[in-house]
Amino acid sequence: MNLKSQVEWALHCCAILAGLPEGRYLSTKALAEFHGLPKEYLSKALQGLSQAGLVNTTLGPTGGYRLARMPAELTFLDIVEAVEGKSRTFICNDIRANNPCRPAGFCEEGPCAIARIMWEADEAWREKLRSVKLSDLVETLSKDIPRDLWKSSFEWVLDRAG
Amino acid sequence: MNLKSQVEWALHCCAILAGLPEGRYLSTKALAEFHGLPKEYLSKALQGLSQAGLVNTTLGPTGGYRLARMPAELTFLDIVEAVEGKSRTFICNDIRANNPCRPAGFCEEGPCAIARIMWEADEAWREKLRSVKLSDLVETLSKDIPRDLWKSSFEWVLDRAG
DNA sequence: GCCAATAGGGATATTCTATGTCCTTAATAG
DNA sequence: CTATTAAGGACATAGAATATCCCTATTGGC
Repeated sequence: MNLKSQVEWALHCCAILAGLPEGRYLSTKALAEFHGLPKEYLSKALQGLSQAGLVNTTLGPTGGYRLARMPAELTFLDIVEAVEGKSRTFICNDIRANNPCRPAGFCEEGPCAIARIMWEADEAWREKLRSVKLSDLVETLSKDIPRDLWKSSFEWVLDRAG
Repeated sequence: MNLKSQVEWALHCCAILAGLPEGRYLSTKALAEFHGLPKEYLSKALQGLSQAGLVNTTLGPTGGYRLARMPAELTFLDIVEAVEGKSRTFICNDIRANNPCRPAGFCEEGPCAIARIMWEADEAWREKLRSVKLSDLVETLSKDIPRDLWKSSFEWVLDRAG
């Protein structure tokens, strides 16, 4: 059970977009080059962000992506769900219905107890991701990344932002 | 990103095994029939439980599986990890290393900030599963399941337990 | 108006995992 | 001795993840 690598890509891309000056856009090409990713496939992840309304896009040269909200208004969960989907990790196939002792036509009400517990764990996972904002990530990165690298990366991005 | 259906199977099987009288065993065949599952494939899940030390097995007619510990000493996490594995859902491919601004040979220390956050969410998921015991499940099921069905299921299992 | 670059998205190929089946081996109860 | 079991290896199938390619409409700069 692994998350798509696109989730990782989307998070890194959002971190970059968070540093973009207001009103400017960064293209898939630039994001792919910066992260060493296949441009066409990364594009699918970015389309996911776009369809979820997390980013705005514009066409043409100088076109690309920018965040649709402030980094403090974007959670990890928003980004993860935009790419990975909102479905739960535990799928209940209701195998209790196969119990040979079950009276014919009998139907238990409500979801299986096992599913309820597994779904609570899924919700704990989501709740954790919901509690972390993109702005928190940027703050952490600004401490983690050496000042020189941070600065040169910012300039690299600005050079390519339309 | 879905858990294997084997996880669901293993949890249901453990719930049944929890009701088995001390010293008796229940076969794959009986567990598969009770849940309407393919016997050979369910066997793989049960082998996972066995390898993790959660159940004991014995061979021959009257052979099968029984819990290796009391239901209060078995957590959902134990069972889930025995079947699904212990790996995290988020795989960090360290794409920050592709940053074109990076000095040659430069190597950031420690895991990426994004990975750390995603791993915290994974840990929240595990922590929730760790907090639920098999005995909790049995207690819930005993309330959920109509008394008649509970009783007849128990007898069905006892008939087949070696 | 024209050209180049862009996002969007459909079609297709490839690889990997999950799912499921089949068969052999060793152990065990009756 | 026989029937039944768990363990596990080999193999087949289905579906998802991971790409790649191509076409379309839009847009900015000339």
